[in-house]
Amino acid sequence: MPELPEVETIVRQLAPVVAGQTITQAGSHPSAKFSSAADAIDTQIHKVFRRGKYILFTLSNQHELIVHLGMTGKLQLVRAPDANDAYIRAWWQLSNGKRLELHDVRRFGRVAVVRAGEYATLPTLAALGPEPLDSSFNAEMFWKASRASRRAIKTQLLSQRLLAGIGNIYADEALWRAEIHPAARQLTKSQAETLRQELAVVIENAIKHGGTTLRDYRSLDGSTGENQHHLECYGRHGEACLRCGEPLARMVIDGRGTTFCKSCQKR
DNA sequence: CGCAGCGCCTGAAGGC
DNA sequence: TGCCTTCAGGCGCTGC
Repeated sequence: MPELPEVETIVRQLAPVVAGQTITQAGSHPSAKFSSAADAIDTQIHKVFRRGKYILFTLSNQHELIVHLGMTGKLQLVRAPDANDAYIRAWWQLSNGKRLELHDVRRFGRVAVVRAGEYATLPTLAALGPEPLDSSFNAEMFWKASRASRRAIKTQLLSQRLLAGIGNIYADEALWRAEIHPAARQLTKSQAETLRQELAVVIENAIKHGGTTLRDYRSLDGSTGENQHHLECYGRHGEACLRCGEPLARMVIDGRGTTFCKSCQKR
């Protein structure tokens, strides 16, 4: 499941390769989730950037091509299509002879072409919170924003509104490091400060390690990340807490599996 | 406007 | 061994 660090890794590889290229042809799976891929034909890619988990291509016609990888999406650059690959959901032929493909087994991903900055058809992007590594993301703002909602803090982290780009892995990691119960509903100012700090630590480390590959994630060149070897909490339910030694617990919050330490992360 | 609930998808893993 | 069920979950949509 590509989250901010995985998408950041992909965008860093993608940007220098596709900037300046013209999209000469494109096609997609018939689903409406992907069919707007062809709307980018005959435009030039000016630049590529990331917001949260969204990949945005600035196009020459005042539009943006937007790609979300969902759960199993991967971008790949190939020389020729592989007829045996049944999971290509969208593709764009570039003027340098390469072909950019969105491979997405479960079709939770999405492609859109919109007028630049107009995200009404992508409500999560339209309401996206600040970037966790942005200097404008300060503790005071984070604390106030978190208190505006009564939902569990983990739910807020996953909502993309409180801040951008956090998914299940890094939510569990940051809450464990901050010693905050994932179902806590009101953070103290000091908890918010700690959580903000640990979110940044977790994200920075994951980017440093090229993202987390549990099963599906691959960067643009097909390589796996290495951050799965550095996870301290996510997926370790039943194993010893690295801080106190108690077995980590598991609960479901809003339908998402959540690993945490009952001993270190009190309500 | 906030938010709970649901549906989308398919391969992997578990049960019998 | 093989069939069936359950699980994984980010996000858009609907309706309260």
